[in-house]
Amino acid sequence: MHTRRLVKRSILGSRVYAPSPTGDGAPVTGVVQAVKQENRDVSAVGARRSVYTVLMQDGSLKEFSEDEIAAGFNHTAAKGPLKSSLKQSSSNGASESYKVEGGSLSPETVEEHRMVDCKRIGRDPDTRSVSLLEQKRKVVSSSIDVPHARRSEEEVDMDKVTAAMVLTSLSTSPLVRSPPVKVNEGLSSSWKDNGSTGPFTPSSNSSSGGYWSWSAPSDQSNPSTPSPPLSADSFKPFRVPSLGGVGPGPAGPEDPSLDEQDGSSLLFDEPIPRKRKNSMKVMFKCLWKNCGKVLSTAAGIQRHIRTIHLGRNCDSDCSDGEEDFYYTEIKLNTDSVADGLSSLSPVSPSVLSPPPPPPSPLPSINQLPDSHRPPQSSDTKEPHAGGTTPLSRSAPSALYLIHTDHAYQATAPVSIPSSSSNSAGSASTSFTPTNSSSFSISWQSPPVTFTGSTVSPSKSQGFGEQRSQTIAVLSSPPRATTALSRKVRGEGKKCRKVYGMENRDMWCTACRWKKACQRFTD
DNA sequence: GCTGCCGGGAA
DNA sequence: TTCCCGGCAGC
Repeated sequence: MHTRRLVKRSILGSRVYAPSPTGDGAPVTGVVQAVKQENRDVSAVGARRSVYTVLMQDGSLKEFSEDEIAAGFNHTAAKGPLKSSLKQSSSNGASESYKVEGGSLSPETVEEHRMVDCKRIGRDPDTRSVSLLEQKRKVVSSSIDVPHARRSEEEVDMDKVTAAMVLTSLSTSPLVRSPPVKVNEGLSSSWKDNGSTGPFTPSSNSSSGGYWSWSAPSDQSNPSTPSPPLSADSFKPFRVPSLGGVGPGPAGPEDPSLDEQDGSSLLFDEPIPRKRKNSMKVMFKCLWKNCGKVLSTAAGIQRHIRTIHLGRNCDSDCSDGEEDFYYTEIKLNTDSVADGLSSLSPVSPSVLSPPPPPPSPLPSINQLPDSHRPPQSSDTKEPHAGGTTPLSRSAPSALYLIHTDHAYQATAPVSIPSSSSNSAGSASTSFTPTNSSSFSISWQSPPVTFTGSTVSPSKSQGFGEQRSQTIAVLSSPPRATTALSRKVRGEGKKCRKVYGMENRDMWCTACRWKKACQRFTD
């Protein structure tokens, strides 16, 4: 039974040669998609005929009889009609016949051979039956290993064809086409619900307002984070390139946290707990080549596309819906920015840069100033010529200098003169590193996350630039600084725990003084 | 609520 | 500088 199932499975998907449809005599290759029985008379071994539905290289389906097609798994030696191939193998012994089954034999044919073998064994009671059985077992197991027969280049090509067809069909699937909005909704809601598990998370002081930090690499979410494999894989190709172009990439080999988050926030269906719902602002970005205009309303962007790109002057009533194809919806996190800015301190302003773009998962694009811009109805004013979007202006790329996990770990301190009253927009413009040697970063914040819901056709410029804006310029209020510098609570045993209150005299001095334990340091 | 630890005050 | 404690914040 096992063997039979294997055989049946192996014939489907096998590559075969078939007569050229054009009649020029040159055989073409195809993959067996289905097998039909023309004659079901099992008793007549030679009388049974199978019709093979073969998927040709050009994607068409054709039916061939057994005689017309030949095994293709070995185009050098096994080429020839199925039948001859069969004969050849049977002449080499029972075991041989099974070896080729995966490549070219029809299930029925193989079954026939097995029956023949059984008969032989049955008639021949002598010890050979044992060895035959043994042999057979080996053969069967070897037949399981089909891969070697599928590794040829042509085989790969066929696989590609098949894969392409599958993808084509999938592309029309509602699942794949789920509205971007939903993605973002899930994202934002999860952010709202869980603000501490994400790659970039509000640190302990988030409640005090404006204190954000990038979690350390170890804390960051990693690839193991449950996420829809499909969406992740399918979208990676689109996003990775853009990252490479922009990413300052100073960071370590990997910064899964940011990437993960970004990626998910960008395109994945995965609900990513990072953002507060109310912090998300929906913007619409024109995807027209070299445009990239961002507007706050769908109507606005549609009108923009209709008038600017489609050259239509009539109003919405003359819209044919075509505009929909030329813009995408993006979500901006405005809330966190506001928090961060509100807490700006003139004393210790600092610049935070998001973790560098990691290789794989796409980082989200954080954008600061734009989020604060009033929903501009600036249909009339083009942000930037040459496809630069407002997003790209949000922060100077030069700020993309520092990558630290915590403020106190900042490697490249930069002093930033900024006033606490700065609005987001002004902050980005006024922020200029003036003294690179005399300042420390008090806190980091990825306040704004840009989440593009779709891949822009003009992504060559779009994502790259947008990504570079993953910069937050924020200063930390005294309180936030304090919190950052606060020593992480030790997890190990402390003098108090070890000796107890009754033996307080045995405590280390620090413990006695309610300072950080010096004896049992973590 | 317990505990670790920071900031700050008193000696 | 040493010692102590109020109070914050993580668990």
